[in-house]
Amino acid sequence: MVEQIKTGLAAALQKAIAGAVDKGLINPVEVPEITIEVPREKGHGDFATNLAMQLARSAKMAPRKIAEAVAENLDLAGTPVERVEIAGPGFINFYLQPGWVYGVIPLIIEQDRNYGRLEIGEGQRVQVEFVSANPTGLLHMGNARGAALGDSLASILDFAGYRVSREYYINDAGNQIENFGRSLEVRFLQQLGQDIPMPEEGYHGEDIIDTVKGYIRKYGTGLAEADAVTRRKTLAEYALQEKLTHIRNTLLDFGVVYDEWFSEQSLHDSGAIQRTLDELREKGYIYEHENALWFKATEFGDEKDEVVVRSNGIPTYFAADIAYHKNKFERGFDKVIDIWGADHHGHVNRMKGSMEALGYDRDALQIILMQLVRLYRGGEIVRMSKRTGQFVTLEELVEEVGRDAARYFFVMRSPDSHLEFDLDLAKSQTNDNPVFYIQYAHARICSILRQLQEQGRRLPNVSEINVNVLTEQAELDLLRKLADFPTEIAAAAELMAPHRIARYLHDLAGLFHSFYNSHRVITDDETLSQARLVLVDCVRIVLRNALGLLGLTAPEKM
RNA sequence: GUCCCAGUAGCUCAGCUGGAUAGAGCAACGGACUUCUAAUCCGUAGGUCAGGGGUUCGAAUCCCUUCUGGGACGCCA
Repeated sequence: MVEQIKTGLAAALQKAIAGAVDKGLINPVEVPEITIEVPREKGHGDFATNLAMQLARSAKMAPRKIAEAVAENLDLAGTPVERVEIAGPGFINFYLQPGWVYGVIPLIIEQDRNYGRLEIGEGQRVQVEFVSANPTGLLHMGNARGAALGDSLASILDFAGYRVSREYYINDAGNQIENFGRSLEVRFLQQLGQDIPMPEEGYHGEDIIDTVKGYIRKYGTGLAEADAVTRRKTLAEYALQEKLTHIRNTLLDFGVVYDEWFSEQSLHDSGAIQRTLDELREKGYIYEHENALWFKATEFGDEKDEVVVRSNGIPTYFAADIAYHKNKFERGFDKVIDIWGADHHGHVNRMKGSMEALGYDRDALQIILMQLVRLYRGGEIVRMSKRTGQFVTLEELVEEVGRDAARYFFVMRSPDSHLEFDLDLAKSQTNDNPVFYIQYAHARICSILRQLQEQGRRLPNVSEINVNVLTEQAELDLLRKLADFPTEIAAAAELMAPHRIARYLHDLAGLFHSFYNSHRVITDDETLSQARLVLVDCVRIVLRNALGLLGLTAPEKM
């Protein structure tokens, strides 16, 4: 609805400019894209445009003069505009008929779960790859933030009209798997009483001791007789399966479901890596130096070139990653989004450069970098997990604060900011806790609707109510916020910024609580009650839709 | 040394593809429950947008520079 009004105003302005130019009121100019914004100050109208200031330079006229000429030629028939004012340096402010926001009520009731759904994605295919943690261990806070962020972003993009696929890249090849195998072998032999030290670079986590014990329970100790290569390979494959299953379940408990689990090893097995390297070589972006093969990343704006095949003949992680991302585009995705920890930022330019080298649009690959997460408890920073001695795991976090709180806290901040995660706050059931604050708003509305049922009454149909009785400021503010929801979805999708939805939810909940405290919904005034019942039902719908996008529940009782 | 991110109220953070008087939550202080859930609300106070320079009608936002914090710079991933 808001977007429609904006489009209408922009079109009217466009015509007005042309009209003013024809009449000689304005010097002919190139008209820039007309942006209609919502003024921060209510006193500046419902919508405004800075058009006149933008035109001032090319028209060589004072902005206010331009604004006046444009305003005089505005034909606003068919728009809800009541009056137009020129203010400040040359803003054109639009004041709408009071009650224009009532139109959002039937819209929300009718569209219900689809209110806020957009088509700006135009059905383009987008892939969001996130978490992709090494399957050699447990999920830590960085992975957790990535999970919440990636899943929410995927949901938002889907809601905005993209066809979205969630993917997990399994790093099941290369050095780390060799290393993993060696570590498992050591633990295995230790179980048999052999006194072998764990290699310096090995996996020291205690979880793999359990893994090895589990293996022995199932398959016995026959591997002790096997050759080292077989032993390591067998243990690594066994452990990988176990770890992956575990990761999958942990993420499932966190509300994350993937469309695809993509194996790095499959790129080696299928020859995709070799083919990709051949293609780069044919295009002249590969050269040999000190027995290794290098990719000319510097030709694509990076600081230095990068090794793709080591002097021992084994391709690097980067080589696999190029083949992987090429594979993504070959699968037909129009846009590919990766979510990485900020410690990988050095990898961004060469990754995008490699796609450019292969003939893809480097900007079709978008990489979101997340800064670190720091856990706090009792004002003290928490570094270690009590159980594993490693970093606190996602499972432990969910166990402690619950899934909803965890997910909200991870997406409430911009990925760019270091996240201070206050465990005490996330657990607290008070107004300090934004998750409860928001969910409580939803529960309160459900409570009102329950109350209604207990009285043997029902929620009125939209066609039965008179929306014009909703004249309180708190009501109009709520309606305006509800009308803004689709715009907010568009912004969150375009800017890839789920934290905007978190913020929107908090704002909407705040407006509702404020309304709730000053006005009763169910009163003796039947007409007013009916209108307010439908209003709060609209709030319920939007809260529930937005909560859903962040993977949070919308409780009916608290 | 080079590069990336951040620096906004006491604290945690929005706002950053330039717009009008810089916002929110928490903490502080003062109020509101015989009510559809007080897990709530209302009010007060709180600012050199790290410092300096520039670009222009207009800068928290863009450019340059200095400082502070975090991170990356491997034939690891």
